[in-house]
Amino acid sequence: MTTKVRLIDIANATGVSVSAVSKALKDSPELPQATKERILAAANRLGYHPNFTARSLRLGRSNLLGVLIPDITNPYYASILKGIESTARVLGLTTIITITNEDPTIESDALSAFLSVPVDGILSVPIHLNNYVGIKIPLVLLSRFPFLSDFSYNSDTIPEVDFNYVLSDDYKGQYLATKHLLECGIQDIYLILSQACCEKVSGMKSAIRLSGHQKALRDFGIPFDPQKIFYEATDNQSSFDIVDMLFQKANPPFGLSLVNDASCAGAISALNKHNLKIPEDVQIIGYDDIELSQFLYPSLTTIHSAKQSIGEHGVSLISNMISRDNPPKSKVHTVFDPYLVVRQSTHNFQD
Amino acid sequence: MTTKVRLIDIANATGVSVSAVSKALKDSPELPQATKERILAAANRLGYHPNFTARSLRLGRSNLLGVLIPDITNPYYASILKGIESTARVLGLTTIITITNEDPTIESDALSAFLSVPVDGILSVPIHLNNYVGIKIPLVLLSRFPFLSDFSYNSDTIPEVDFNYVLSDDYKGQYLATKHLLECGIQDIYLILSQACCEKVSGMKSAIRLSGHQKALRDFGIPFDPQKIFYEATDNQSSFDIVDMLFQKANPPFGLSLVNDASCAGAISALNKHNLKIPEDVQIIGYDDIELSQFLYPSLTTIHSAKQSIGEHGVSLISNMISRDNPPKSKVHTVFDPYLVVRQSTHNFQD
DNA sequence: CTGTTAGCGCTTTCAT
DNA sequence: ATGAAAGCGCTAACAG
Repeated sequence: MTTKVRLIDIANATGVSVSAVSKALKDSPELPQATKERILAAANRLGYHPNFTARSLRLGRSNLLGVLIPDITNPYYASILKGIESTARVLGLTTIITITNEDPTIESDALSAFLSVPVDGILSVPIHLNNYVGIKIPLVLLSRFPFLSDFSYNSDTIPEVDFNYVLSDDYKGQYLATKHLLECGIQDIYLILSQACCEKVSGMKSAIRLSGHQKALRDFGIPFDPQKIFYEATDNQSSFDIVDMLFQKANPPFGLSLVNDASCAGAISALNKHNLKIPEDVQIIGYDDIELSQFLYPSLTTIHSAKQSIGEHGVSLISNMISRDNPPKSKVHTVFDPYLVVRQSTHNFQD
Repeated sequence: MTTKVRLIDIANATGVSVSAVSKALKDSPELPQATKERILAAANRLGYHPNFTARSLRLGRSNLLGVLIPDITNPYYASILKGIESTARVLGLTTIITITNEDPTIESDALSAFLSVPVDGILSVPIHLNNYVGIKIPLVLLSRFPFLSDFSYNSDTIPEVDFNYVLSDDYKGQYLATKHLLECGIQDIYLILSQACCEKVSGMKSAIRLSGHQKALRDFGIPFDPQKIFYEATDNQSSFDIVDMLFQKANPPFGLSLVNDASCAGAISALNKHNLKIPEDVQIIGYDDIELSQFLYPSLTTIHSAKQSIGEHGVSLISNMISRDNPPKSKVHTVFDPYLVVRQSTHNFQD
């Protein structure tokens, strides 16, 4: 009773063969109902748990999904993970999650471990695209890819390889953000982006955001000033520090566009420290639209970006790739459209 | 090249046997150095990845850790998970994570799946303790258990079974919170707890918090009024709603003690809506001390509770249990002490 | 209908 | 020093 129960134990207890037990457990029509019930009862009585490891080895399919997420404490990624998890569970897939902490070495090691399990597919918010070149099993990248809706991106850090990806259009999103500030009458706009180096996908993402920003400025005939772009860590302390410092060089009214909502509380806190009023003195817009944003004070204007849907869609996609024997020739690219959500942190005083 | 590389493939390519390859890969002293190098080189060249599934089946050990977390979007649990993940990686353990969403059915299914893999151990922030009775593999409960430092808890919903657990002392934490408000001169204190029913461990946790609250009131000779206790969902919208409603029955100054920091922004937002000043009209104290709390406006007084350490310690503990052949007879109980962090949302105006 | 058996990839004992 | 072979628990093809 203390040791593991196997098919053979049930077989012995019932006086049938292992294959009969195997068939009974999957309710095969080959067995008469009575026998099946007798076997099931014994299995239950003995406390049988099927051994997935053995089954995987035999079937060459593990139902395991490798998941790579950079940072779980950021609600944006937490939501993506939530979408992955819930959809995977419904589809009968189990997730093996590694938090990469934006470290390409951890990413590389984890990918290697995934191939060793082996998992049936990999879902990843990538760091270095090069780590993914040559991976032969179903793979879907989430949230990050050098994709621009309206723009051609040239860089030799992007491998000449195509990937499946699910993401939202950051170029468009940042365009909407900057455009909104401009429409509110703000021309002096500071943009705080992620500090990741350009070899990382998150660095490319910053480049994409920057492009959207510049496009909006161009559309409004406002000159671009590189001095007004900052590349920072994306936590509250960092955005507090940068805004605290910015206070010395920027004159109200000005605008602040932040890389994500998760770091906006820090910026707001710094503005409060200097008694700058929002939105009268400083207009601020976030990015992502996390749950917190509407409860900040003032509530935060932001760009709504798909989160949970990215995870859900990614799992569906990879699940299809796993089930179908002949993988589709061309890669699948899914792009969600972001949209503007106006709250109290911005205002058009010209109205 | 497109198909999986196995030991036999390396053996064929090198002209040795599979056992030689196996030994070479683990750098066994049985083989001469030259042979080992030749084999390793071939393995590398062919792009070999060891198959953990086969190894697990053979060794009866998977290096897999089953992890159950109720809600990843709450920074408190995200931090615990981060601690688990980072420590597990260092110890060479892989984590299989299921998000239970506070649903005992998901919890039960996931536990069953863990036993089926089989994982080497289970780490869980539990929902129904009964789901864990009879589990024979190493198990450590995190963050939740009917534990009270200074109090004997009687309930028939707690199984007569002992578990390993790592948590922080909620009784003491809530005692500190309520005591702090009382010391700030506030006697009219509203306590917002989790709405989980008492069969769930989170419900018991509410009972524990309540006990700590009552103890503090007793110590200060303040009568306990059950009308001032609310059991709510622990998101910002819920705490917004409850505080919005509370406005009609409470007269400033009063105090607000919330179940966690993650839901405090909602409460603060509701107070702002009614133009109640913090801390002049309402003093508010959170729980957990998440990163956000110091950046809220006003910055949030709270109870600092172990988070990442709980995860880290839990993994160390279970890792020891897994490695050592003879499991310790008695269960291990680790309790972290919470402490008060005073910020701007509370103030002693009597000073 | 029922049972026997090969074999998934790996480790390890035991011959040679 | 080297390799053959058993077997982890399961599934499926096949024989009876």
